[in-house]
Amino acid sequence: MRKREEPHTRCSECPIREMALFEPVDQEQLDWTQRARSAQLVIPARRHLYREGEVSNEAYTLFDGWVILYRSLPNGKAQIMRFALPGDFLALHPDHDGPRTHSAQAVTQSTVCVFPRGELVEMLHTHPKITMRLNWIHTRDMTTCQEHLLGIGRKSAEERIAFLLMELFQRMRLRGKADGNRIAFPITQEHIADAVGLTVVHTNRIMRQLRDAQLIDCSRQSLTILNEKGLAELGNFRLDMVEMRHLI
Amino acid sequence: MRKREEPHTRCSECPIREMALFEPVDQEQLDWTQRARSAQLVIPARRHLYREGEVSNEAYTLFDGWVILYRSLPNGKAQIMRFALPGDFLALHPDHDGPRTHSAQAVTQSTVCVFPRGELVEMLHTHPKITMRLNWIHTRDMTTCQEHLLGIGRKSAEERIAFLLMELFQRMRLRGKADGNRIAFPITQEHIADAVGLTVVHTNRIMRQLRDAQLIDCSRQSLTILNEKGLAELGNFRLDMVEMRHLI
DNA sequence: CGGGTATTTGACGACTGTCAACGCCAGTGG
DNA sequence: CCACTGGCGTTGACAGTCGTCAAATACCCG
Repeated sequence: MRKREEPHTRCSECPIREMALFEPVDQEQLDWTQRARSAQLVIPARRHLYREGEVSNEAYTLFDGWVILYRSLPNGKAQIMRFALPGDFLALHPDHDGPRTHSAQAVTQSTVCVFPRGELVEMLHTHPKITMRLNWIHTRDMTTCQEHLLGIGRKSAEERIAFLLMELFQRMRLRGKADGNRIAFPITQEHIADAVGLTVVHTNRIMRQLRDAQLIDCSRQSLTILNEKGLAELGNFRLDMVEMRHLI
Repeated sequence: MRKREEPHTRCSECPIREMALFEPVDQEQLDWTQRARSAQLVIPARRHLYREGEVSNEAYTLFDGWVILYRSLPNGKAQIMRFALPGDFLALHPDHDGPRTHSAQAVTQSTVCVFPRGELVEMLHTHPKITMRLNWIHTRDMTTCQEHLLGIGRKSAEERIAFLLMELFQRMRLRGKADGNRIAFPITQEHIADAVGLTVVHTNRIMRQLRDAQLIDCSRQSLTILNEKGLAELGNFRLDMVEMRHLI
């Protein structure tokens, strides 16, 4: 899994964009956030942002692109923990200075904003609202991880994939990055397989089933949900809880 | 899964024991912690502490007993997210006032300390060290959950069960609750199956293999690790990382 | 001792993995 | 322009892990 890579580009003086992720927060916090930012990084596709075992004190906000967070076993098998989408935080562990417990690799070219960990700690002491926000994010991430666990442990291949596709679609939609029922879809079937705990071959067969059942259309780097209700039911995806779950 | 239950007993004036969980913290924080505690609860075996979907503002510290945290699917299948052991926190989400995302059920009779959520929030604002501690706990829980995910997604039945048994043994040992290479082991094979994402029948077969291979001896509510190194290797359990991972 | 729960086993089937090959497509270089 | 190449998607045949069904045995507690 995962092949060639190229070096990043660091550009400390990139224009600063809006931090949708810290919403809702007040202006004071937004200002703080922008001051704490030290640099933006542009990462080419396939490049690792960091790897399991490395020691680093940087946390990130993903501005643009898709990044996978994964862990791997000595035998080479890998499990994707999460697909990070624009607006997501990476390595947000203000008090953890041990080695990274997972790897982060860009799927597409990606732009991240770098936060020195020390400033995050500083923030916890001086900005209680951001502290609450961080806790909220941790709580949501934990819930999402547990939902993922439930899926891999107790759902069939079909259900897991249907759920994942719905999840990615809804998350993109909440970010305003859906074009009707279609989203850009830069990941490969191997990524999907690594996320749901199946092999590429079997993943391919299930994808075909979903296509044959007129639930999705997945080709040319884009995913179209042809039957949202059907796909949601198949994957046990609670459409009524989208807002609260993936609220940015 | 999960059968008969009995009501809890609330005893607000139980003697207060030491809060090992908040270590290392200074005395001021320990005092605060003890003041914030509102009551202790004794929960009979099989009783639920709370259920998925319920709304509540209580968080807990488990003093004694084993509690399972799980989620279930409409079809009745359940996935255990975590075995809570003495000293663990439950429902530690200071900023989350929505419905619970998982259920908590006592395996053995258990004693918990109850914290009103409002006091937790208060604490975040006034005790930065405890805030850091909470973040540390979240980080550790997240890492553990991801490790669990990796196991269920990418390990064989044998590896998953070996890993789980090692994990439970080491966690008990760190709590000083191991008698040499033996621990009290109140869970059933159904619990193990629900934790590793297998059926009871298949779990039983794997347990037999482990026994036949002289790796463990599991009977009469106790688990003995006969070959620690062998079991760890089989489950890809990093013996050298026990301390940092499950540090209380 | 009796009833309910937990553990075990066997037989069988299905879901998922493995191995291997082929097609498709885009980028590359002659 | 076209062959060439590597990455990805797709299929078929087959094996094996794991699930299902069913039943017997063992265990615990009143």
